[in-house]
Amino acid sequence: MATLGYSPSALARALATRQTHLVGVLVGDASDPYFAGILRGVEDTAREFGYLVLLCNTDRNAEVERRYLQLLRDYTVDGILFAGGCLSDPEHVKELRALVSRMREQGTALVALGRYPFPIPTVNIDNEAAVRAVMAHLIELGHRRIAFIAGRPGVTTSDDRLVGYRTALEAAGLPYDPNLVLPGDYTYAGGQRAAGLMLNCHPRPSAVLAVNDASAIGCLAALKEAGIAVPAEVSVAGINDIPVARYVEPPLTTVSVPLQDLGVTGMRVLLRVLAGESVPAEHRLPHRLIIRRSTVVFHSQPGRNV
Amino acid sequence: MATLGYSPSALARALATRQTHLVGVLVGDASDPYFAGILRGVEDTAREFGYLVLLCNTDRNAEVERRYLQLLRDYTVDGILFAGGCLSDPEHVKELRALVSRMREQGTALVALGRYPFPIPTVNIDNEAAVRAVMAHLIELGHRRIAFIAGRPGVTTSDDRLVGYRTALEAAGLPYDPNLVLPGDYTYAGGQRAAGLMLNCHPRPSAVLAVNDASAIGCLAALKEAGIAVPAEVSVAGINDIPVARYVEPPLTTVSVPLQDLGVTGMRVLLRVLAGESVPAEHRLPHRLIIRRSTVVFHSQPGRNV
DNA sequence: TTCCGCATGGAAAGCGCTTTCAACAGAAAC
DNA sequence: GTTTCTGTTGAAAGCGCTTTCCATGCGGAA
Repeated sequence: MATLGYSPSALARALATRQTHLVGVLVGDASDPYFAGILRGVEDTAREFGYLVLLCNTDRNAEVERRYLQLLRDYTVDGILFAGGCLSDPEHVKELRALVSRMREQGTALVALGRYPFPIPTVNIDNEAAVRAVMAHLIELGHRRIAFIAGRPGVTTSDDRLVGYRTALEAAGLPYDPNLVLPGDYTYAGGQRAAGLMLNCHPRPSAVLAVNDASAIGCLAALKEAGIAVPAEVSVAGINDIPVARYVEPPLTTVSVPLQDLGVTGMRVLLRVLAGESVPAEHRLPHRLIIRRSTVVFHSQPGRNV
Repeated sequence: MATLGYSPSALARALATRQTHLVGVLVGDASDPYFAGILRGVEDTAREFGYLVLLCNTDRNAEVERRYLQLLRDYTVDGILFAGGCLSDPEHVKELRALVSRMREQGTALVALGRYPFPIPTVNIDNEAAVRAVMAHLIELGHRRIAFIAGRPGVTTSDDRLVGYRTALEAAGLPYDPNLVLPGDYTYAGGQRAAGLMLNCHPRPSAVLAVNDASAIGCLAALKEAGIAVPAEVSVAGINDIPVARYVEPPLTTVSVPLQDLGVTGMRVLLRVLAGESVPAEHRLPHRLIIRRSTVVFHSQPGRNV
């Protein structure tokens, strides 16, 4: 019968056993190297344990997220991994809470990568500390006016990192200037635009930290385009250490975030709650400051900065 | 009952209707910007039409590919999209053929992105022509010794592009020197290693074309690391135009491949065969040469080359 | 009033598996 | 030879939906 090419229907089995061996992964955008890295980790361990992953790009859109959640519920997936920074919009959170609690009652395993407004197991890095680490580095180099390229407000990862930025400033006794936090959207192009905004700041910041590497890289390119030397005139740093970060010019100072490991651990935790084990409410993975050549000591440049 | 939070079982429905509304996507590596772009296109249109996508990373490993295929068959997915360059290993192709033909008989829709050794509908760009376009550009700039960073032999995309390289050489009356085709693996790190190999070539090539942008970017960084100016001393070009290509220094000359559109079209074709329509055996999408600053006219540099 | 047609509703069968339960056979103990 | 226990096998029920089919009812035409 094996020679005849029989293949058992996973569907029928799932219906009978109430186990689908499917897990849904909600990401902001799978083509973002950040999520792509996480996704690899998730998929690798899912495969290792015989699970199939359903890819759900939410584009950080509340409506899309809810629809996907409902769909995943219809398919009675065994578990769901929230890999995006969650949207903190109260209305959305409320609706989500209803859906999520229903799914949990139904036995679906839920795990979040990053802070989440529901009491579900979480695996995360310490975003605030990560930002403080780069900020400390920048400040130690003598920078006093440091811009911050933000992500979208209302996304937890972005918010946490912004808090880290403010805390670091405060800890160093530096003033917080709202004009120095530039809007971004996690993309290369967003970083590029933010750089344009930064050039309008007077006095011009001597350093800029971006909420993620993509923004930093876009910023890097825009600064050079504008004839500003990096790092000689402006230091640039990012966060995440996506693969390409070390290959741009100058190689990007950043904070290494174990993307793949985040995915692996997230999936492992999911598997454990599926097995009925009790898991700690929060897993914290280490980050590490990576100093490359995009940041150097501050030299005041008469006639340039004012 | 809607207020009660009833959700129909997609599984039971699938079992009864023999339609799962699931599609499997086989990619080499979802964290590679090339596949990530394609995947976005696939996922977007899948969602638009009410399909869920099962992500399968094969790592271009025949064994993994077969296992995934079998798994997708067990789940009786409605269709499968082969998004990786296929492995041309004869043994593997043979086994694949058996599996694939069984699935087709079973009614599964099959579509390939890129050349495929089975007669299934295909959507693709003209890889050979794409390579010839960059090569023509390089040759027009006066380059005569052009290295090629390859992908893995036995992967159709890589093979096709290598053929394009040879054809272009031939068309220009330039000799083909096997020493100038450097092994790579599509990654930044692979490009970096290839650059090291290139430095051992005598006379040193004045230009290098990489099978994909990631390789080109890794090569770029390694050359600069070695103190070689790009493009002044060596011109570098890639293929695919991944998002970061324009943000590296110097911005990368490359061939724009409509990654997202490849995914969208692939999924659309899949949907059409699912609907029972007859589709053309091959869809060809346009590519476009993008000249940026990583390639310039050849200047012989006495004492450097030779 | 009778008959036909069409619409509506409810019951039953079936999708392909797991699981439970009963029946049965064989082996061991008395 | 009978009883009990273990183990194996086969049948049946159930997972939650779709689909088919038949019965019922109604309106319009004869």
